[in-house]
Amino acid sequence: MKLSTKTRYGTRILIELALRADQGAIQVSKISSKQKIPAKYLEQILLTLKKAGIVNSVRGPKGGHLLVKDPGQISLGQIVRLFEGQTDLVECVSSPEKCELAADCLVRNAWHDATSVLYEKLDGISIADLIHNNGKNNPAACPSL
Amino acid sequence: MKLSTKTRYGTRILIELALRADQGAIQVSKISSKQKIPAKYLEQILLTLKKAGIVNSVRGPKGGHLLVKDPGQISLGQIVRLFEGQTDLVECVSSPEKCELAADCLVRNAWHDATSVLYEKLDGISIADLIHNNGKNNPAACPSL
DNA sequence: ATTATGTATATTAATTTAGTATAATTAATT
DNA sequence: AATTAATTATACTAAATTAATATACATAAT
Repeated sequence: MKLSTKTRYGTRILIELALRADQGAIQVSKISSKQKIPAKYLEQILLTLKKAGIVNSVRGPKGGHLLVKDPGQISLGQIVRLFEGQTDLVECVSSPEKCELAADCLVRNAWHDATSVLYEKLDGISIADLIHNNGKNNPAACPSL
Repeated sequence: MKLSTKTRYGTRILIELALRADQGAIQVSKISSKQKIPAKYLEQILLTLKKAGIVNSVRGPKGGHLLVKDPGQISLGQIVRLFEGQTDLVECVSSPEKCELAADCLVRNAWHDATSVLYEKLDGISIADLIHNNGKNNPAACPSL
């Protein structure tokens, strides 16, 4: 039950782009060396981010990548949904036909609830939060404070 | 980011044993046919449950398996921790030495928080809850109601 | 033109997960 | 005591997934 490297790398790529938002297009080689992600693998991840409309790119020399969305509008939930093939903790939550026991399964609903709680949390954390809190807990998660 | 079959099967095995708690030792073949889990694979899972002190077994003819713990004292959190090799959403949460960037990683803490929220939810759901609510949402999750 | 960049897809390698097989142990029954 | 129905333990194999690399192409600045 762990996140794929694509999800983790993808998040770090977005953080890197957000931190350099004032530096114009950032090249693959820059992100690669700074975040220790194999260049060619990084390109695949950037492609996914581009198709999702989160980053944009400029070709040719002096080209590179930049954020399209505001870092405050990019949540961890979005990123995880984008890169994790299966979004739910168990397949039967979204595709009950995959398990012949789904109809009278006593635990299916609980897995669904746990999945919901997880994504509610992830949806509440943005790239901007990560940067501004410098890795500390997200205050937005404690609205009563 | 999905749960392994061991976790899912393990949970269903415990539900099956809880439902038959009054029937003495339940044999592998019974659980296997009822829950559609390959017998030999099921044995491995039962072994893990036994070593964790959750089930007990009786050998020889008329042997089988039974719950040691009360279904109300077995949580989904325990089961997931038992079967998922890696308990955290990302390795670096519990083993920062596995990632050279961990020290100044801006997202590590967020993954940790999300992991916590997930397990808090899972820890609050017991096998007894699953059985008594017949697969419906766990009321204990809504203490204000 | 040349060159530094991104795009797209195919391929390979590594890892993990899922399942099967084999041999041993135990205890009830006859 | 022998037989049999059960669990135990570990080794092995196969399938699937994930991670990474490779190759060929497209674009635009100089």
